[in-house]
Amino acid sequence: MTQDSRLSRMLHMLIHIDLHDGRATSETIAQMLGTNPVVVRRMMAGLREQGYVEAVRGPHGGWKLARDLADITVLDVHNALGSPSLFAVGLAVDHPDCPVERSVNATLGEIFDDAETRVTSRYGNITLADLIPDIKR
Amino acid sequence: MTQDSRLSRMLHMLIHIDLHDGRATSETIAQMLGTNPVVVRRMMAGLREQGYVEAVRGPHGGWKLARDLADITVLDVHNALGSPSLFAVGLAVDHPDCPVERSVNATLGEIFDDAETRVTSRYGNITLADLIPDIKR
DNA sequence: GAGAATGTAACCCATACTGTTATGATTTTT
DNA sequence: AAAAATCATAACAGTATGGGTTACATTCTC
Repeated sequence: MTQDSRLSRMLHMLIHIDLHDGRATSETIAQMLGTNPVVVRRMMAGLREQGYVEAVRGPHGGWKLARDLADITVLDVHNALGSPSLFAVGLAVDHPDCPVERSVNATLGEIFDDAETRVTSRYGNITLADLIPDIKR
Repeated sequence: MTQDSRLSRMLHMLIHIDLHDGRATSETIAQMLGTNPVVVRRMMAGLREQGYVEAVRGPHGGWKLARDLADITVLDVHNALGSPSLFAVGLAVDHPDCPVERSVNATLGEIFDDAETRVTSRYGNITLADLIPDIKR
């Protein structure tokens, strides 16, 4: 599949909203990302539901950060996107009773679980404020 | 997309060939995996080109291991499959000159690279002999 | 030469992110 | 009250990739 770039884009977006006085419309953000406002709204839906941002309708509306960037971690954003799978690779489950398949999958599964744990653990230790480029800080 | 299960399936396959006196036809292997012989041949092509297995055509032909399982690592198989990307997630490159995008991607990229290095490093330390279930060893 | 096997191309299918259009709902402004 | 701005959401097409299937060519043994 095409790789899922939502996390990268969402972080990019949220920091731009912050640098943009904490408010921006889907249209404005879409131009910053080179995409369509509907794509922005679709990605933002989860963050709105989790209370990280607020949507204001009508003229002079748009998106507003509901928390300081220092209080949102990369993991929060990952989870708000629905905790999508990190991996393009997975385990075959053709014959769950086959001892060979079980042995292979136990070993690979442990490697994948370890990598996933490590990545999400690092996500949890990085706030969005950490990602603001030094130039603008 | 559906996750790529070729690595898991290939390891499963190769061990079965070994346990099957070191030889098996695509048809036999396909039945073990619950798939089609063409899928088996397609996955095996890379391993054949790299010299890990040999294909024997004609009656009483099939696939033959060209090395001992102890001399093939999981990394070898991964590479023979074309070193497919481990990750379903990637970095957005909408505006390569945007400092925010660059900062976000530098941080995420480092996390992904670290995870990838760790996974492939573990792949390199596991031979296919290590994956044979104890029962049949 | 018959038959068994691999080699490979060509297609279709399923999935998931992405992009776009269309329509509706809500809110501010006048 | 009407108009305009903005979000909400459904619906659909595009794209890419792994997987499954069919078809046909090739090679090898008997």
